[in-house]
Amino acid sequence: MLDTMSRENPNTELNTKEKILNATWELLASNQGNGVRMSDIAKQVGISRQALYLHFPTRTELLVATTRYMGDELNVDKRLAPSRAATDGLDRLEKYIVFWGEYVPEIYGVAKALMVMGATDEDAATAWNDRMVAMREGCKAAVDAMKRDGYLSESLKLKEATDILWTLLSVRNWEHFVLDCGWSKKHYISLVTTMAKQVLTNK
Amino acid sequence: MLDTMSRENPNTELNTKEKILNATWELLASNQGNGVRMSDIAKQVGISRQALYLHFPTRTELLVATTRYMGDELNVDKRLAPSRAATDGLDRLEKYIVFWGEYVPEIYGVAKALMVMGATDEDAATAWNDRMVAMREGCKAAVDAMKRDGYLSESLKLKEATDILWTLLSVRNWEHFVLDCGWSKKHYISLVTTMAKQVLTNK
DNA sequence: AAAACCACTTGACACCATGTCTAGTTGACA
DNA sequence: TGTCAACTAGACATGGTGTCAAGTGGTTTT
Repeated sequence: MLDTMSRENPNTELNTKEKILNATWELLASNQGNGVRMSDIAKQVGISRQALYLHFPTRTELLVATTRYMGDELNVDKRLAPSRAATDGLDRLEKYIVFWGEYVPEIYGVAKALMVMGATDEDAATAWNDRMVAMREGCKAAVDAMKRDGYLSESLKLKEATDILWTLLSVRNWEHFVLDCGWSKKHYISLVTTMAKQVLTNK
Repeated sequence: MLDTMSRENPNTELNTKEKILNATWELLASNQGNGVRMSDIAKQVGISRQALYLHFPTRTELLVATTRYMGDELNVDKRLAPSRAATDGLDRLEKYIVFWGEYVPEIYGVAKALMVMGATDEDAATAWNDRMVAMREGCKAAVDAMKRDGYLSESLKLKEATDILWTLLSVRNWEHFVLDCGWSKKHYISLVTTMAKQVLTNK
């Protein structure tokens, strides 16, 4: 559909690059980010392993590109609009958590692969870090809005409050609640919202 | 000193096995669990890499053995005694969090290595899981005590409350607060205690 | 004193995934 | 026809784990 990036070879019915990104996404999603090798992706696309390296020089760069691709495809900005448009601080928080609860399951496989990669690969760690810093901005914006509207607990500094929300919403926590504890998406959103309010607001 | 396990060769001034466990612990602690290879450990002990495999058949088993060893050396049971002895539910919770806040920094390197290993190695994942299930017991005990004494929020089921405390105290969260957010040990204990109380109790 | 045993060494090697290199094929376009 | 881009095929390097075979040196057993 819309094609913001990489229009280097418009003739092939669907860009090989996009085929690769889709295959990577699908495989990582269905395997929860574990045990997907370059050769698996190549097989899925129907090209040779070497052709992969023609498009993406390293596994890390492929994962990073897939992350960006997901961001475009999933219309993150559009989905963040309700939270951003909220006039009330508490409303903004709630809508941000709803967004996040809907979003994480869709990106989890790729995110997980990038996290795992980050344990050994410096570039992957940096890329993952960037995403987390970006997501922290959303937390900070919600916290700022709450402060502005007088919701924020007086015993919390802005940084502390942001740290707390950022951690509460971390992908690791999502993993823990949803995968380890077996919470449903609904349950996750509902309980995390409650917790965030309890921890960040007065009484 | 006290030698509960493995008295197979009491003649050598200090058991090679123990030397290995100590070296593993030290190296992982000083590297935060990253980039420590079998050959690094062998070098640290002053034996050949192969000799390591004479004592521990796989890296995973070495990590698991080191985890057990730390448990013995750090006197976990003794350190848990205050929490277990607490007669009041809220007191029990607080003391458990203090224990945890003191304990995690000491085991973090090895724990992290086991977590990372768990991403690719099934046995490591299982071993790590076992530890986390054990630690969940502590959370459950605190939650039960709170329920008994009427502290627990009525809107939370026992499982939910345990899930929440378990997640709040996860090593990943400790990592996030202390390493990523830069909280001190004191700060961690204090804020996590506050959060736990806010989330688990009525009002 | 010889034999057996033990903890260890040395060095070679298999495995597996990533990433590199070279040479060749195929189809489109000029 | 020639060139270029996208791709294939297969060999190879690297790095870390784990295996295997043949020792060595010191202690214990007989």
